[in-house]
Amino acid sequence: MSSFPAPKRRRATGRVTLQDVALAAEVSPITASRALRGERGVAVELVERVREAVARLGYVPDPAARALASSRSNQVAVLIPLLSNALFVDLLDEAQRTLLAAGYQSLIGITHYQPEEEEALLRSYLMNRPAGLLVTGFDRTDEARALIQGSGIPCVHVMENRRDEGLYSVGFSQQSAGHAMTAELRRRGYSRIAFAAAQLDPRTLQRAAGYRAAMGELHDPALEFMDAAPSSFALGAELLERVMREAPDVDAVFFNNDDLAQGALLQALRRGWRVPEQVAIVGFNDLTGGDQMLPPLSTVRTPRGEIGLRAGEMLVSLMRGDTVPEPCLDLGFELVLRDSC
Amino acid sequence: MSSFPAPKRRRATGRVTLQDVALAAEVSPITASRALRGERGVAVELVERVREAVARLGYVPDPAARALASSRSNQVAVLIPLLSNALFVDLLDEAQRTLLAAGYQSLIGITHYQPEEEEALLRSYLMNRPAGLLVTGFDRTDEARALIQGSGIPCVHVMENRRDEGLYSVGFSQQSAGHAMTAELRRRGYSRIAFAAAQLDPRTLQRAAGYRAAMGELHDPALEFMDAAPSSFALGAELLERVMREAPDVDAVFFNNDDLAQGALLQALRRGWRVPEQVAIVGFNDLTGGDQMLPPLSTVRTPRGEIGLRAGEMLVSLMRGDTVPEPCLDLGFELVLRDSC
DNA sequence: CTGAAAGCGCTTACAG
DNA sequence: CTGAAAGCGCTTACAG
Repeated sequence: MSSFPAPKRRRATGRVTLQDVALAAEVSPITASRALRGERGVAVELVERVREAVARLGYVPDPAARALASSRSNQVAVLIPLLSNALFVDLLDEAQRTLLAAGYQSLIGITHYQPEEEEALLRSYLMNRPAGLLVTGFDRTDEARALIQGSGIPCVHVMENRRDEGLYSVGFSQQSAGHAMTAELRRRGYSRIAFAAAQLDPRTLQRAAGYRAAMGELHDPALEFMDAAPSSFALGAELLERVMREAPDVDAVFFNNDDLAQGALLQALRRGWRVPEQVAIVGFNDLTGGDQMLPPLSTVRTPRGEIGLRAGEMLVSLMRGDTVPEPCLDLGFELVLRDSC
Repeated sequence: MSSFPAPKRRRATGRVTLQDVALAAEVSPITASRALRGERGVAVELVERVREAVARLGYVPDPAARALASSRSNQVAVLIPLLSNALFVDLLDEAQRTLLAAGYQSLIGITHYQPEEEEALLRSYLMNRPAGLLVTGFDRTDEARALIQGSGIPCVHVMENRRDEGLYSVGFSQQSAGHAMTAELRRRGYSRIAFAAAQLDPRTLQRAAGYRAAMGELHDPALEFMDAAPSSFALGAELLERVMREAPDVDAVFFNNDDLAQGALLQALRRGWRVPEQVAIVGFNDLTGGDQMLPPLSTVRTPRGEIGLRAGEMLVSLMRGDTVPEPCLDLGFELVLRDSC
């Protein structure tokens, strides 16, 4: 009956291959391939026969063979600084969920905020010819930039926005967020407002710039407390201690991340410093637990989950070759004013 | 103008291939392949020539071709429940670092504590013919177990131990840990000790079993407060509230995770309940921040970082075909007694 | 210790 | 709309 020749020889691996499926469905392997990938232009009846054969034989496509033949894998490299900041966990969770639903696997790389590590990861992951790239921010080595550019692989930047030709990003203005919270403090009558930050990554510095702009004529460089160590409760406590010692007339402290602010709140409790009467304390990101503090922490809610989701969607569009209506997506932020200011 | 000899045939892709390297090094492709993979039995001089050619041409091996030809990739599937529990972040960080150093990439899958999700991820990742598997605990669907078994791929289980034939694990006894902390509380004179837990995953239940055993004749089922919701500061506060309302004579509460305990500590502060005089509070895992609480939290330190590291090493041995001296590695735990009990 | 041949399982590019 | 041919870039298995 069949017009297709029997397979030359049984595969050594015993694996069910596309050829087996084609044989069973009585179509050519290439038709089976097309039907499988949902390429349109295949007769519905044939698609149906292929589907049935796949199910009957328990066929599972081989990503390696696919990647080799098409020179493109179903994997997406996702590069983020850290997992110990809940911010990136939320981002990653949503991004991975979205990509998975579209049939892509994520290759997660943790850069530890080191441009060299990011470049090394990029080099390693690019070997896999990923279908797409998701990277954090715009600050990286020239080599890394060239690697991305030269790969021709769709790339979406998260957390920040940049309106440059050919660049895709989903984020919000870190500077505006820093500005907005500072302005709110000023509106509430605080004038000696310190800025306390850890990590000192690019986005932290952008928030600092927003703080400075909002402080305007009130800006006092002595009120900036920057520490390159990673943020934590303990560092927040220490930073508040430093602020109170070195600038006792401070009436508010804007912490660059919620864990810092939460740690500071605990330190204030320990020291008997009344918040916000004696010193107001605000944070950034609205991480879990802030509402449980004494007093509940005022902070800036950042849309990291949605950033992950929308960035995932944007990347999927790009990988499919669709055009993206808005390549520079600003998702905004929101002031969450509880009782600590 | 180029002074480089033209290859026999130009690849359509323009990619530098192993064949180009072989040509440049004046060896056969298979010798180049062997030299590259460090297979011994290749003349040192040839290895040197290949090395040089690789460097000069900027050759990068293609993982897809490698995977297809050898039916094994350089990727390891790592399946963990959550990233929002710092526990797993620490574990993952170390595991990934160790695997990367040995040349393996991680395919991270988040199961959200759902056996069905784990099974689906396993199915998806197994398509890639990973070189190894790292999974959390031993509780999974029969199908997932069969999938692992049938794949013939080396698999290391983390967080728990099981001394079964052919099973590899790196962890500690959750039950002993639950027992030890409870026993310590009893030693300190507490007798109405509540056990408050969230998530209710297998390891939580093992800790509960340890608690029960240590309570012995003092065990009162009414003192177990179990909530299947994920753990958080807020839930910890709520659980303490429930304990104090439903069992006002309780003198200590053993929380199943530190975020729960930290949240409870904040709630006690809010309510004016003195810790540990009125009620002692202890946690589990020694997550960051516990030492910053008021009072500093007593807890059980679990070696999750080292678990990740050692599990990674064990898996690398297995993937290389080496035998593993101790297939069931118990890394223990440590009581950290601060001031909350 | 080294190599020629064959093949891994799929898709691209070209026909019809 | 469907297919025959060729090839993706590497390694396995077999010789010598």
